[in-house]
Amino acid sequence: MSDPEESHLVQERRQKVERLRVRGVEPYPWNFPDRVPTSVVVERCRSLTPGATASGPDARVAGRLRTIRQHGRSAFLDLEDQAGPLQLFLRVDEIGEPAYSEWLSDLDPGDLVGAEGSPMVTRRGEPSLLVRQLTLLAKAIAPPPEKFHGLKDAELRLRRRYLDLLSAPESRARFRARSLFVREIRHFFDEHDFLEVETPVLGAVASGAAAQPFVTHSSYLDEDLQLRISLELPLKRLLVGGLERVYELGRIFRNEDLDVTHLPEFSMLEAYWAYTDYTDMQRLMEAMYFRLARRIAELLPEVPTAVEAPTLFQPPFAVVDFVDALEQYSGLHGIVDKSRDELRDLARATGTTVPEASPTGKFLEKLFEHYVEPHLTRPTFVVDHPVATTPLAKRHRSKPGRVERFELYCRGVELANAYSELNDPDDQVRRFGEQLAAKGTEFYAMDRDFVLALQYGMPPASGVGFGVDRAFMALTGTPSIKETILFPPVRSQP
RNA sequence: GGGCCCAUAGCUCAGCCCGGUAGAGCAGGCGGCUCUUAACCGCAAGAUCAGGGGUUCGAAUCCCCUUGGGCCCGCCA
Repeated sequence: MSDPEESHLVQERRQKVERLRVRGVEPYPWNFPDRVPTSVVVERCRSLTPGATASGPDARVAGRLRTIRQHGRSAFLDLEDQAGPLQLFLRVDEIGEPAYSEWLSDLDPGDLVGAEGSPMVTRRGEPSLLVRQLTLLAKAIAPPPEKFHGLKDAELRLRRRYLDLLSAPESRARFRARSLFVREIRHFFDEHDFLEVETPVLGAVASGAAAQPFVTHSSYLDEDLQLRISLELPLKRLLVGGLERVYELGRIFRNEDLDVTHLPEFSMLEAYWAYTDYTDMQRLMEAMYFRLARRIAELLPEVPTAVEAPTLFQPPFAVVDFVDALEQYSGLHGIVDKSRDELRDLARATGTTVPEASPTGKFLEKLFEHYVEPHLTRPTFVVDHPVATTPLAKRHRSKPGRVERFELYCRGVELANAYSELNDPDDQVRRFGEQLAAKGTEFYAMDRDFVLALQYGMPPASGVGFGVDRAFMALTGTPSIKETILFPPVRSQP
């Protein structure tokens, strides 16, 4: 897209700025005190009959001009602030000449203005402000997107998110909901006595998951550092340290391709809860998602998927055994006893192209994705995965070859991943070792300091993690993760 | 990594198949209009048709390359 600097529209608006300055009007003043949201004026209009003007004190509002409809000696201006739109009504009778002509000649859609006047309702019934004083608060040099169709260009919507926000109310509503959704998650964990903590983004080795890290370099240490790919291992160290309920909600980084459900940086929540196991965590997740679903339904009453969420997430959620579900939907038998090569061949038979060097658990996950995941439309806990899938989970107390783990699925999206956390330091070393032995590109890096921490004793605990962006997508029906992120990554322009 | 699609005025879109003077609406300019709300009426203006190369008498249109974006597949515990 061409630079707006070159446009004749910009030149004309610059000339208006000069005219304003010549007239002694500051085009970029410092503040606009005592303003109220447009909703306050709309509320005061509620008791007025069409054609009536309020008798009380004047109101002051401020916001962006969306449209200007001139009718000779009167004009309607649509002003919008965060609370919503409000029509301004200008009349020569009210403000006189030359003020009326001067204001209208140098105002454009997109300008930020303040207005003072009386709440009124037009004869057509539109809540309005009968303006006595108009103040330019910031002249817009660049013209705004088209007033009716808005900004459709997908690239510009991402590169200039501010234009998307200022022209698309549904986009503003979604991002507002996202922000309050995150706040609700924090409230939930705070109220359950979890302590929010911050752990390092930069470290010597990124572990706790199998993913490609971003690598950077520290001048001070003169060594390469990796950006975190998980929150898990630092948080478990805090369990060792005696913090019994901790959570972190933060950005993590994975140096991989992006698509509608993946971005190189995204928001993850992980929580660890001492002296509980993964069944306690199931109850916590049921409560959390039910609460989040109700909140989302309040926040986005215009979005059908959001409105349906509380019904869908009504506890209790379904529970299925990972192996039972896989064998049932695939028709395969004896999954747990099959060799790595047999599982690899079965996985490849489904059409997936997992690399030869993948750990055994990878093949099981591929089989599960292919045969079972499409069937999980209602919230469902998939429990007790084979050991090979999960190097950080505790072995199952009664099912040999399994770990105590659940994944929560809904609408085909993974909404939580939780374990009874492995706290046996020797078993942890073995499990890291099994990952490394597979020598694939995907593995959990050995974190020796973490193993040392376990040697001092970590209480039995359950832990959970979920992608905040994906949880928001699933509850609201947002189709692309980019629409949940204000500034998603874009290539730099040539 | 593979495949398909898209890029025309500040914005929203026609025009492209089938090559022949680049169009509309909104926004902006000028004029009119004191209850409109995608206001309305009249006049005039606004384009590196993403960029580069090729074919052709002639390219927005056909071909190739590049850039950016979108969708699908693969990969991403």
